[in-house]
Amino acid sequence: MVRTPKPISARSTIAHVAERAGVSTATVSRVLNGNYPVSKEARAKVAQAIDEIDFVQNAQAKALVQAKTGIVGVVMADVSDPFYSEMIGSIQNVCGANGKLLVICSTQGHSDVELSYLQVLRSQRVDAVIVLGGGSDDDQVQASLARQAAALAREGCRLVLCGRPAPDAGRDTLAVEVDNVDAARQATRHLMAFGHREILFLGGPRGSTTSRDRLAGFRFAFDEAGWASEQCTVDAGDFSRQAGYDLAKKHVLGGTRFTAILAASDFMAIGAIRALLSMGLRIPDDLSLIGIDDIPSASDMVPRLSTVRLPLSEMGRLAAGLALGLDRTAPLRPLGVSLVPGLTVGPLPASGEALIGRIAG
Amino acid sequence: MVRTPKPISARSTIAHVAERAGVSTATVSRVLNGNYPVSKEARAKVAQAIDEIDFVQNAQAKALVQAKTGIVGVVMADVSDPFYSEMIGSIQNVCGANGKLLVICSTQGHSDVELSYLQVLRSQRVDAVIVLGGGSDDDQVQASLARQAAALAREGCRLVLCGRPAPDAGRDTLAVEVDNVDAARQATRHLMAFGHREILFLGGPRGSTTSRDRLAGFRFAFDEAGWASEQCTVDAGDFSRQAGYDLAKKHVLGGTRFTAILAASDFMAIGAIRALLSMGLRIPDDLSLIGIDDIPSASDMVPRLSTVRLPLSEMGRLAAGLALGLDRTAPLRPLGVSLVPGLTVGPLPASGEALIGRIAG
DNA sequence: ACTTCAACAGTAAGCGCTTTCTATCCACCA
DNA sequence: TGGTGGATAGAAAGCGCTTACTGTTGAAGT
Repeated sequence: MVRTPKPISARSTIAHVAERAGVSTATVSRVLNGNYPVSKEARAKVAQAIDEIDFVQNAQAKALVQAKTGIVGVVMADVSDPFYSEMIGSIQNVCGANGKLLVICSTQGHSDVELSYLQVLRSQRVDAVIVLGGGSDDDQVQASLARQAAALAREGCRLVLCGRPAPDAGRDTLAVEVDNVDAARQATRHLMAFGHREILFLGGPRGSTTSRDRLAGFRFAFDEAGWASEQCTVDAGDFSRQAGYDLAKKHVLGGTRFTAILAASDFMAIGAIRALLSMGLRIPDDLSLIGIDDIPSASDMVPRLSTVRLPLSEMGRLAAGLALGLDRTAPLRPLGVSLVPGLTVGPLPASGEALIGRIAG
Repeated sequence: MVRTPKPISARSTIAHVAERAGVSTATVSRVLNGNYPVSKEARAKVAQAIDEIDFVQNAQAKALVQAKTGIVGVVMADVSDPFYSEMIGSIQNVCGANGKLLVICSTQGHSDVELSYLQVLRSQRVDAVIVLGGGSDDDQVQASLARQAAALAREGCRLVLCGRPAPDAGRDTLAVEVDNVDAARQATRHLMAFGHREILFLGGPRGSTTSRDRLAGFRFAFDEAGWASEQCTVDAGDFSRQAGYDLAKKHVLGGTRFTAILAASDFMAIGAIRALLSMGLRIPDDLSLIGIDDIPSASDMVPRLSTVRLPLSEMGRLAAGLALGLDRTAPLRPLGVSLVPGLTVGPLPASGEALIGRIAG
């Protein structure tokens, strides 16, 4: 068999630069990195050679010997969801300003995919990994996660959790937490302040820490008020518009008793609004509604969506700061949230029958 | 000086695996890649060793010898803008399904940053680069871009433009174009169909191809109608909510004559709506308004925002397909757009004085 | 019994870059 | 003038992995 002659690489290397500049590769490397004295003349010759052959360093080779890549990995459910993209936006800002590259991994909420992406990022030798959003509640998944976290730590890669509680065991992991319990609690209290007591809770996917905490906050508010939350209907979706739409429709048509809805995400609230309006219901005259997150769309809504604001950008910024080692210590306590009143919550309708009446009409 | 003893690497290598399994590194590599026959026993021993020491391949080293990384770079203005995140979402889906990693780079619309990211991605030896959204109109920038494109092509990296016209010269570049001219034209015609002739055009940033094309479409619609577009006021912002808000306020208060607004992006339209409502104007009774893009928020608006739909997800999907080499040829012509009527466009107000009257009131 | 060949396994040569070690070369000091 | 040391350069050893090449075997073919 005729051996194919080794093709001349289309990419130039420091060896090419060195030859052209009449110096050694070591010198080229030194010019490139500026971490060792090089004479003015050599520097100039190298610079010219680089320019002439349009040389660009091979980041892989460099990473191989330096054992760091300048890449940060971000794992989340869905890039196109504003809940995440807000955080990613601020992470990108921090990373960009520090010359780090961002690789993003969407899991669509599957924790097995999350785990496998962690492994991929490990293989990429990223300098840090940021995991965004709630995680699985499942013990087995948590254990696998802890194992990956330990491996990451052992290999010198920082792991930062953002919007998810830090695992109890092991300080391998930094976390930027947000008070999901209080978010739902505040939302519930806001509804209660308007007299609502029969509240339909549209929760997030079962088995997620975020869903769990928000439901807990809802129940907590009832406990505080000395009322039983059991009289309220609780259902679960997946944080999406569609889920909000479907669930709202289902419960209105199904005759569930409620005067207000607490949606576990603004997206669900927005979906619910559309469903309610399509059935001829008025907000907040017939039904009150509040969401959680305060994504940008919430303030675009007319009337403005009542919701509870999570500091998404700040969470991203803090997480990135920890990931890059700019900040050393994670916030001691979960980040606070704040009620954003809006105009979708109002007093109880004059007559309890108003709701049914309108739908029938 | 005492020499620090070489630290035992925290990371295991195939050499460790090989030793533990009692085989050569070549065999380990073969088991890992499955591209060469290996006996069942060897395979089993290697698998066990990998498991025992929790070995994960070094992607950098692999990339160095194989000269490909399995990474796709995406360059765009802003990840958190739904116009982009919609596309990124579908790109991520395609890439994820094909085992590619995505590196994202936000330029904030600065073409010099765009250029420098292209260089960074070149150094990362990404397999492909996708550039999202409009580009600079400037000849010099275009030339630099063409140079980078040529370099990328020479180095075996595919460049795909998405939402931006392909450069005339050189077939180094694949492009998924979208008909921005027609988008603005359709929007304008829709307004005209309701009797509007004095239209305020709120454009995107000057010097961007998208802005240019959308303005061209606006003027084209007037030409088609045999009317002079010169009587209309044209202003420029940056596609953001804030710009829409500010410009709308400015022109209403400034007494600009118009009965409808064509916003060059849905975000600007949404910002304008807020401004108009805050001034007590009713939409579409007092003023009609239409956007372009049909981002998800557009359909959340109540009343639903009239707009022109760009197939964002499809654009992303096509671009990713081209980038990964799944598809060979780019679409011959720009992707079509379609009017989404909505409820923010209505007939001319009964009296031309209505507008002024209400503001004064 | 003697090739012939497929199936495996190991050796070792890099991939492109950084970095230690080892020179050189001078300017400068005693 | 011999000695010192700072400023520069270059040679070469890897970083961890893939992949020709070069063997070994043992079964099948003649």
